[in-house]
Amino acid sequence: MTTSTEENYLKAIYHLSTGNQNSVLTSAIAGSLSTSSASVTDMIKKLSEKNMVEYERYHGVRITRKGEKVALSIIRRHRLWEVFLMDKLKFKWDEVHDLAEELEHVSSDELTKRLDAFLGFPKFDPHGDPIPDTNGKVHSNGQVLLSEITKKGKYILSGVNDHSPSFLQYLEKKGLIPGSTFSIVEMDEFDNSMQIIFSNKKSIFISKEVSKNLLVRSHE
Amino acid sequence: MTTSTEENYLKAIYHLSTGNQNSVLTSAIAGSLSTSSASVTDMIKKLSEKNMVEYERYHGVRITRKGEKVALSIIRRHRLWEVFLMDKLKFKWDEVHDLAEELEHVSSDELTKRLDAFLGFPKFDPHGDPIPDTNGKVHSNGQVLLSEITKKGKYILSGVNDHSPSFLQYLEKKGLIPGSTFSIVEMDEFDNSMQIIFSNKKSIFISKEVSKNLLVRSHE
DNA sequence: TAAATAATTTAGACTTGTCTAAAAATATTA
DNA sequence: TAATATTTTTAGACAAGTCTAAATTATTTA
Ligand SMILES: [Mn+2]
Ligand SMILES: [Mn+2]
Ligand SMILES: [Mn+2]
Ligand SMILES: [Mn+2]
Repeated sequence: MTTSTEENYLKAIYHLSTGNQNSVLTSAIAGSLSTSSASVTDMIKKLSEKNMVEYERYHGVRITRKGEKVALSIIRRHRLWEVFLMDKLKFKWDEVHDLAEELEHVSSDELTKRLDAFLGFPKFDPHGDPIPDTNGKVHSNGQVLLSEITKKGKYILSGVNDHSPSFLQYLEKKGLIPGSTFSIVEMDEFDNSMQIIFSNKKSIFISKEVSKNLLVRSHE
Repeated sequence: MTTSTEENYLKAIYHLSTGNQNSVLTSAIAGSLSTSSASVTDMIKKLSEKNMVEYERYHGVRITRKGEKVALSIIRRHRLWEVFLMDKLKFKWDEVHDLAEELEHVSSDELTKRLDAFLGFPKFDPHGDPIPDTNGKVHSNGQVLLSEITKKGKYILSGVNDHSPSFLQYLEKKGLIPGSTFSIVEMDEFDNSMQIIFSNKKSIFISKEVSKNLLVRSHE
């Protein structure tokens, strides 16, 4: 059995693990969960005891396959609830995250299974993030950070890395929601900003701050 | 703010309060929550501090209007989730209670409001219990315990007082689900058992043990 | 490579909710 | 009404999760 606190730690460690091979540092976990490093150390010991992470003191943790499976099942629930809240209850995409943070801890595989079916087996959440399948497999869909793109061309916004309401509201105001297509017109070498243009000819500037939180796929 | 533990205590006290004017005894709360009397005393002090109950030591508690409002809002959520689980996710009526016990603590009035609308503003839950409205008003629908009935006649099963899966499965096997109509054929003075007959001529015996957990309304 | 700085862990304390066993109050019964 | 039985409360302890401040360990920098 895992408590919801343990689940939140595992989720944070999992998210901090993806993309880099290194072990996750205490301070990174503390920052991500807005808690003290001392608390993180305590919890890490507990998770290590349960073989959810491999812990080497003073050198951070690595999530184990066992811990990863727990994390992925929570992430699966989180994203399914986000789809429910948006598709069925008509919440906006910047309102669903906090509620899903609570709902994800309702522990029933049967509930998750039926919710999945009720929603029509969605593959992505409202922010464009892939929903892990029952076996914990994530269908990475070839999306890359907009800030990593080096050549101009047509792209489609497939997801975001910052889920905060303020960022999502900012994007919506600019016309950027998952599924939006645009072309890169100009890329500035100096400050890494770029200018993009939508199919309706409207054009906007995007700073590095923003583009490093946008996931895109090549379009056409 | 109330913790989910506090909410569970308030719900238990509210349920033990309805129907009798007396104060609720520590042992009754302990029994209902499967906890020790010592724990109940501790929590009662805390709830009293928050003006959720009036506490006179050694003489039990009375729930205040403030505490009652909290209890009713949790009961409202519980019953709405039960409707969701049964109507939308196709759970059976004996499977929804435990899940609703968890979901009811997800704290968002906006979520409750939208869930209510999504479900089409239901007035009763799958067990026939009335769903309190936003203001905490319960529409008592003239239902009485079958065990209290004194005259034969046609009745409709409107609800149950025992929500345990085993009891609900027993009822279903006998053909008794909310909405079932039947006539009382025979009432035994000695052991308070009764014989009822359905419209399809099938007839069954009901013991006092069972009838005191069945809520009925007069039919026609 | 030794001192200074930064990160991490330990020590000790606090809160919430729980328990068992003992003490106190209430209720029962003879 | 006085002894007995029952219920309730208190006392003291524990687990989970958190914190601040002090002690360690690791990393930088000179
Ligand atoms: Mn989210
Ligand atoms: Mn999401
Ligand atoms: Mn229920
Ligand atoms: Mn119910």
